[in-house]
Amino acid sequence: MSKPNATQTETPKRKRLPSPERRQDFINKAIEFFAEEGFESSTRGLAKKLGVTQPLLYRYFPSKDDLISEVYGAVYVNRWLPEWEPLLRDRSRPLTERLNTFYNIYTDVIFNREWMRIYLFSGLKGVDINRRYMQLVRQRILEPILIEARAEFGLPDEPARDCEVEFAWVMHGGIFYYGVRDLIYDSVISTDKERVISDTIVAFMAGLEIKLRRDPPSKGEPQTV
Amino acid sequence: MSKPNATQTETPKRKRLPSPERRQDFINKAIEFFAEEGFESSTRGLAKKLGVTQPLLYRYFPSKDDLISEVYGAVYVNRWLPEWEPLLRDRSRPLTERLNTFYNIYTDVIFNREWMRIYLFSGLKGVDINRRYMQLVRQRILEPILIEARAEFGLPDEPARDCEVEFAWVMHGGIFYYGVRDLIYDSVISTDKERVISDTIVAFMAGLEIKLRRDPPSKGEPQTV
DNA sequence: TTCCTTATTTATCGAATGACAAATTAAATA
DNA sequence: TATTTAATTTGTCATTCGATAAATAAGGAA
Repeated sequence: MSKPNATQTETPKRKRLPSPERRQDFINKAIEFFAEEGFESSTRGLAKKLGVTQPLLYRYFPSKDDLISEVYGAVYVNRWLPEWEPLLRDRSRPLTERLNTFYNIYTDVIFNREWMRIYLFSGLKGVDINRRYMQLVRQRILEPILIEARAEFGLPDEPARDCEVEFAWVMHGGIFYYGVRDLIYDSVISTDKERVISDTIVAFMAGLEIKLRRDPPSKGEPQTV
Repeated sequence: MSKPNATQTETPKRKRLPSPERRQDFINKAIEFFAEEGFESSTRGLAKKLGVTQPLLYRYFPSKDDLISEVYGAVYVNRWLPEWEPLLRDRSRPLTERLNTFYNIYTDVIFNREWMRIYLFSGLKGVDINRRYMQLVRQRILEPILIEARAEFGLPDEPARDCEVEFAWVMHGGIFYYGVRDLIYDSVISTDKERVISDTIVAFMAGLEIKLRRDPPSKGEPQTV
């Protein structure tokens, strides 16, 4: 498809592509490019990677920031899988088993250099899509886990309390940071991801049971911030 | 020529400072500046923050990169406190107590916006001072903790195994990520740092004891990578 | 073929960047 | 005071940046 004519005068200087596919190609390559070089890198560098000239980008995106927004959407929104939450809530399996399954498939998605670097870059920029992503993690992952834990431990059904959410965040963040060390810092020694996840969940469940039984939910009293 | 004299006498147009102090002032402000704006930000922006002109920076630092290197040193190297390791190794106190003390004073140092952002920015740039810092964490914090844990649990003294170091890294990273959420993402709900640390350490110690007793150290057999 | 649409390139603008040389001037020294 | 030293500014250069306008050409339609 790329090299059509084997005649002496080939090397078509311009290969025209219909709009939608080219646009998607631009976005995909932009993810790679900005993930590696950072969002401050030049549109000329991206165009070079794409094999087109820089002004062509402005045919498809009104500005650099608009292109970057598309990158965010493609990374954050499109890679969130809706089956994660029901998996965590499936009470036909022990919670520890569900947690292991979930964190293995979840990290299959986010443990790649592109995703991690885009996440860290955009976090430092302070774009609000990061904040929304973290709310998603809290509402669709961590709070369900805490609800399920209460059921698992035979405790009354109550909404998760703030300090329990923080406790779950530390577990989640520990796993996340394992990916950062592996993919950003190249400083991971044991690349047995399944083992690391399993050990982490053992400790989390043990610590959570201690915590939930030690701090009994206060009956009608509203939780303090 | 620009400033009309408000008072008849003063408003010295140029206040000259001796070299060493001014240099240190430049570095300190550069930490603030680059932490907030990123290392791609302009030396003119930094000069404006300093209240001097941009070429003056080149009187004190040969290039922008040299200035950035000084920033790294001032943040990473100078803020590492040598008393941390002996504190962790002080067997006159229970390990759990030592861990709580350590992580409270350690996070007193690194849980500030400057430190965190410089760390994340430089990590994404891939400068090797990050890798060296993580080796320091491993050798001076995590491996000592694992040695101490073996003693605490009455297990034979052995060097830490890779997957145990990873387990400690997950705990450490979970606490670190709590700081990231607090200071970078503004997404922390319970700002009771002491409580978060305490809960984390309870789970870590419980999980570690299970792990160490379940996977007995292989006698003479060398550990596999 | 000829025409027409539009994908793509060429050329360019104005602003911002890191860096350097030379001119200023504050403050120490004699 | 006069002289010297060096801290600081002014002026500038060569690149690079995001962005726009105009010119070019590929490919479908007539």
